[in-house]
Amino acid sequence: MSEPRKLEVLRAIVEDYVHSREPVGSKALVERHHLGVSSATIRNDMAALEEEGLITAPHTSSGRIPTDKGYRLFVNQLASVKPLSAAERRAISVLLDGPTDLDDVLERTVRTLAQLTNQVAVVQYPRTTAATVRHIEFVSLAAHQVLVVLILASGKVEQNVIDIGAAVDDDILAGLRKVFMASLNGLTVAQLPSAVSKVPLDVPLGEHAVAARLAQGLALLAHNAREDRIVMAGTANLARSNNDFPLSIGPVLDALEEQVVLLRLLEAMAQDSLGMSVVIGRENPHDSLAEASVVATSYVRGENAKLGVVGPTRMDYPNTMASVRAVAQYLSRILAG
Amino acid sequence: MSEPRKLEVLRAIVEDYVHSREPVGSKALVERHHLGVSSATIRNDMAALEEEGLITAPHTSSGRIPTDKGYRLFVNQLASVKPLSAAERRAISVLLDGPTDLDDVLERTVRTLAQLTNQVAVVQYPRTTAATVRHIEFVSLAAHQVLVVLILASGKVEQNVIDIGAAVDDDILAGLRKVFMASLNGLTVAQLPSAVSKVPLDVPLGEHAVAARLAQGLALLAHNAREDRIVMAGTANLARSNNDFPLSIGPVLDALEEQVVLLRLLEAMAQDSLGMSVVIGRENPHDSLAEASVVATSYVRGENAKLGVVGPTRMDYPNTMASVRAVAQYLSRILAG
DNA sequence: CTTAGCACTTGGTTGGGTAGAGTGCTAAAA
DNA sequence: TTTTAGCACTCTACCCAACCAAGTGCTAAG
Repeated sequence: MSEPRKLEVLRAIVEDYVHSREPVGSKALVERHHLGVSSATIRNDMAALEEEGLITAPHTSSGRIPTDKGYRLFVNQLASVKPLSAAERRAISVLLDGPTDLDDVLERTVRTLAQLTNQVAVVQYPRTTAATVRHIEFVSLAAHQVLVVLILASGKVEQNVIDIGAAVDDDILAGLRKVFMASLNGLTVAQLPSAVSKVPLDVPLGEHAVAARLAQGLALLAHNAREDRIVMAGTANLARSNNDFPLSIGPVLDALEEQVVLLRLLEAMAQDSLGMSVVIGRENPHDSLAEASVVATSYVRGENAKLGVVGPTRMDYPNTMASVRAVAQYLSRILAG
Repeated sequence: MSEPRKLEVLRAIVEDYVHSREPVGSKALVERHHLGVSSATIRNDMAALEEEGLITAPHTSSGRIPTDKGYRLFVNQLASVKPLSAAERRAISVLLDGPTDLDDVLERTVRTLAQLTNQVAVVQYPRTTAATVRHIEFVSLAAHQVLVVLILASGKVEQNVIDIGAAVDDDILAGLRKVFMASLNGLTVAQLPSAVSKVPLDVPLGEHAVAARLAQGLALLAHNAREDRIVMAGTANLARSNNDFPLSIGPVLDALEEQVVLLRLLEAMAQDSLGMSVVIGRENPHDSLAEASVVATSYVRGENAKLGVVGPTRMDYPNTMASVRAVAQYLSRILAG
């Protein structure tokens, strides 16, 4: 029994099953793929593959389907990265048009990725822990209400309306702004909370209370800025791809709404040599994603932000990986400006 | 044949069907509801109701289910608004805690509403067309890149990174900011685009090009600010509620992702005397929502922002309406500050 | 190591028969 | 005129048996 052919059989099984969604048998295999041997030989190979836990039979004497382990071996060793079609490249490149506002770009990115892969796409916002303070603004709105704005060097803007105890003059706010800026300009978001708490000591006694409230507001903004966020699109694809199979789409939607789960997962995903991460089925720590796979990669050189798709374990890994990688590359290019 | 009893029968059918999800027959009806008549009489009433198009039979000789028209009559005349349970009130009131940042509040609101109703919840952002310009900021980031920030009196902040042709000194930007503010302060977002285009004429010739780019950026922000947005939660509920019935959840998810559809719909919904809007099944202009109902109301006194839920036509209207109304009231109270 | 052949397993499909729920109608009762 | 009891009729859902097609594992021969 030849080892290379056995792997070839595994590849054929994965490809056929992904394509047909039905267990694939030895006979169909020799017909569709020109392996130079008979179905009996394939059967022997399949028995061996099953022995190794790479494929399994839903019921005695039915075709085989890949196991998580089988998919794993497939993506690790057997999948060749397919180049994208012209149409796909074109679809991605419409991303390049339009404004470069971060929200906007990520929104369009996630939609494109969802459309391209016919799966649920997720894009994590670039992390801002290391971003430095570029600008602070206090704007009085209604009585007692002040809008606190924090602008980072990365271009990210965080804001919040806070209630200061008393009416405050615009000039005083402007003065306080200068004091805050003098202390905080250039600090990272991570450093901000501790630094900001010392500022109120530097202001005149009469403005002390207001300054304390403002400091509190800024600390909150810093906290928000560090919080990771994701955008998502294509949940309808999930329903579509599973409407023939009565697969459990509910749990997956649940997990997707619990963004924390996804964020942790993306965080924990180890990248292979090409920078791609793939988590298959029960490799995933979270039960609700036991029948789902995640394909992700990071998208800004050096920084830790990720993007990817979530789909059924039975997905077209080569194409999906190619799409994810291509979109990540385009996005990196755009954000690099 | 008594008219009041006929309506009572309709109410009973709606209630039972919503509860059991199965066509309801005359016999079951007299057993569960103490109407003082026999099943034969009910059959006559049902025949009349069917004649009027209020109920229909999925197949000859099966129980009846309400039609869209039947639900309509039910919500218009038969549904009494149920008070919320203590647990529900408690769930809502956790909303009152925490920061009052608009994004944050709306996020928590939509989650609460989804959980409360077990349906897909949507919340429209407050509209900002009438909001006035309170503050403008230009912040240089990398070379050639300037972050343009527009702050409205409502507390809303819009920002975008633009690429100006050349490197620009911070002092020049500060000067330009003053010029822009002098012209634009207090204008509404609607007025901004035309006003902003005149500003570059007021600046020194050397700064003309930069000012023009900045003006362009501000105009874009004004456009974005006027754009309506919605947040959504609970799509998993959709899958759950329909997992036994092989109902078409795909189209609904589609429509939900096409936020424009929903926005237009919310826009167009007429409110009844209590301020509630209900659109049932095919009353909805959009085909993909033909099997869905939308229950909505507006949530800030006077302003046109809405919130509501989307669910199957077979939903518990009284409870849903009560939840939507209660959440809207709480939200209004919070935002009123 | 590969192959042909064969016995065996099993899920899916088809067709008939049945039970149950429900209807519409008619004729009598109120 | 309205309500009721009774009855014939019509479906759907369910079960069961038979059968078919696909596929396997095994054995023995090439």
